[in-house]
Amino acid sequence: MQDGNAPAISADEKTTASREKGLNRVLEILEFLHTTQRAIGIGDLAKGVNAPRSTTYTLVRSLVDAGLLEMAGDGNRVYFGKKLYLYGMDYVRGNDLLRRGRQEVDHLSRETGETSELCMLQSGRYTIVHSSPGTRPFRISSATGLQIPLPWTASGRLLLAGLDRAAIEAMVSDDDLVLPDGRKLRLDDFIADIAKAGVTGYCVTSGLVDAYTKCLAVPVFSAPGKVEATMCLVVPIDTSEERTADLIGLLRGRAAGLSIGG
Amino acid sequence: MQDGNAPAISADEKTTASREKGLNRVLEILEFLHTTQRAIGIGDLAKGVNAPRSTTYTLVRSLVDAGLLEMAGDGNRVYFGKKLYLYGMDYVRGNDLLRRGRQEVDHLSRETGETSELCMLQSGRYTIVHSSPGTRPFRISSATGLQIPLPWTASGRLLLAGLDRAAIEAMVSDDDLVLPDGRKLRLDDFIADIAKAGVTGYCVTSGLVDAYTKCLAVPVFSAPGKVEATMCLVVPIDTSEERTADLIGLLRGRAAGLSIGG
DNA sequence: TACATGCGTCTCTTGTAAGAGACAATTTTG
DNA sequence: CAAAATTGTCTCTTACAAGAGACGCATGTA
Repeated sequence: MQDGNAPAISADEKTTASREKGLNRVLEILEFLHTTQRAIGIGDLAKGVNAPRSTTYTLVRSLVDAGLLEMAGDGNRVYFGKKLYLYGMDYVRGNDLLRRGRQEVDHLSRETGETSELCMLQSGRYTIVHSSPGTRPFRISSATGLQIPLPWTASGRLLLAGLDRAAIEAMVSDDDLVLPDGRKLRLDDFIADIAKAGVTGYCVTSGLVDAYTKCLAVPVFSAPGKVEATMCLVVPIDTSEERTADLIGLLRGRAAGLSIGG
Repeated sequence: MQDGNAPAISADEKTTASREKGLNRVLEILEFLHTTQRAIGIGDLAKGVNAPRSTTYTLVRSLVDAGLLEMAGDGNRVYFGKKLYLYGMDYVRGNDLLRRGRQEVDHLSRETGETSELCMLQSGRYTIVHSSPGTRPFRISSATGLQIPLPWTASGRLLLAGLDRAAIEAMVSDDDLVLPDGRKLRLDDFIADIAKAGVTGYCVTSGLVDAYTKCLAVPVFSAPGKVEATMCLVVPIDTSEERTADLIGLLRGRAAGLSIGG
C-alpha cells in the first residue's frame, strides 16, 4: 500500500481537536470499541474517544441505524453490529489467502498441539489476524486483532523483509524498540535480523514478548518476493532444537502451499 | 435507507441529494461494496453511490488509511479491508449466539447433508448470517449476508412471531409480498402464517423462493418469547414427509440447545 | 428532602467539509 | 493520430454538521 499521502512532517499532538470531522470520530469510535472488546455506555464512549457527548449520541445513532453498531441487550451500551460481521465475511470471501490461511492455522494447531497464528501487516503494525490455541495447559494466546510492535516478534522480521532501510524506519517508532521487559533493541540489530530472515526464509525469536515462549515464523507470499503474511507457532522456550527444526520444516511446507507464485 | 432524523413527511425521491453528510456517503459505499461483492474502481464507486467524484476520492482515502477499505492488488480498485474483518471477529466474539450458532449450522449440514443456515433480522430484513452448503449435487446456497424479503422465507415467519400487526406491517413493504415467480402474497395470509409459526414452534415453506426447495426453520430464543435468530435447512421439495418430520425434530433439539432461557 | 451524577434530547452558532469544476496525465476508442 | 473518456489532484465557496450547553428525567446517596 502506498502511504505516500502523509509526508508525516511531524504529527504533533494538537491538544485541542477543535472541530473534528464526523467520519474521523466514527473511525475512533470503532477503534476504541476494538480495544475495549466489550459493550460500553455512550457517555463513557464519548469520554473514551474524547468527543463531545452530543456529537457522540448523533454518530452512534447513525451507526446503530446502519447496523454497524448495536445496542447491547441489557440497556444503554453499544458494541459492534451485525453489519460489520457481514462486511468482515465479505473480506474473507474476497481474500483467498486469508481464507486458506485460517484453515491452515487451525489445522496446524490441531496437528502440533501448539498455538498457531496467522499474521499480517495492518496499517504499519503487526496484527494477529487469526489464531488457534494449542492444547498445552498454559496457552499463551493473544487475542485476534491484537496489534503488537513489529520488533517484538519473529513475524515482524519477516513481514518487513524486502523493504529498504528508510521504509523500515518509517514503520518502527522508538517506543516499538523497547521490549515488554524494558530491554531496548538496537535499530541496526533489528534491520540486520530482517535481512537475515529474508534470506533464510524463516525466523525464530526467543523470549522477546515474554520469557517463556519462542516464536517460529515463516513467510507467506502473495507474489514472488512479496511477503503478504506469516504463519507462526508459539512454543515453550525450552522446546528442543530438534523439535524446533521439525516444526519449522512443517511450517515452511504449509506456507509454501499457501503462497502464490512463491 | 431510512433517514430517521428527518420527520419523513413523505420519502419522496429528492433527485438532488444536495450536501450529503460524509458519514452517510461512507455507509452507502460500504453497502454498495457489500452488494457488488467485488473490488471496484473509485470512479465507478462514485457513480454507484451517486456521489461526486472528488468527495468519493477523499472519503475512500480516509477509509483506506483507516484500513476499513483496501486498494485491491491489481491497481485502482477498492474493497473491504482487514479492519472490517477484525471488527467482524470482535462481533462474533461478543456474541455467544452467533458463535455457537455458526458451529451448530456447520455441524447440521455435515450431519444431514442438507444446506443449513443461520438467519437473523438485520435492520428489518431477513439476513443469512451463516450458511453451510449441503452435499447434494445441486446445492442451492445463497451467499452469506444476503438480504431477502421476510415473506419469502420460513425463517421470516418465525422471526416476526410475537410482533403485533402494526409492527409487522411496518417491516414488510408491498414489494416484499411479491414472490420471485410473480405471485403476490396476501398480507393477512402472511400474518396468519406468523401467528401459526409462533404457536407450533417451527415453520415449513415449499417452493416460495424457488420451485425446487422447501425450507424448514425453527426459532432460536435469546430470552423467553424473544426470537433472536432461526436455524433452517433447505431441502429438495420432494423430501418425504417422514424425513421432513425427522429433520424438524433434529432442528428443534439443536435450536433448544442454542436458546437462552427458552 | 436536598444534592450530585448520568442519561437522552434539543437548540443555535460558526468553523469547515462537501461538492463543483478546472487541470494534467493516461488510457481507450474509432 | 485525434477525439473521447478516465484517473487522480487541487482550489474555492457556502451549506451544513460538529459542538457548546441548557433542559428534563431518572437514579443514587447523604
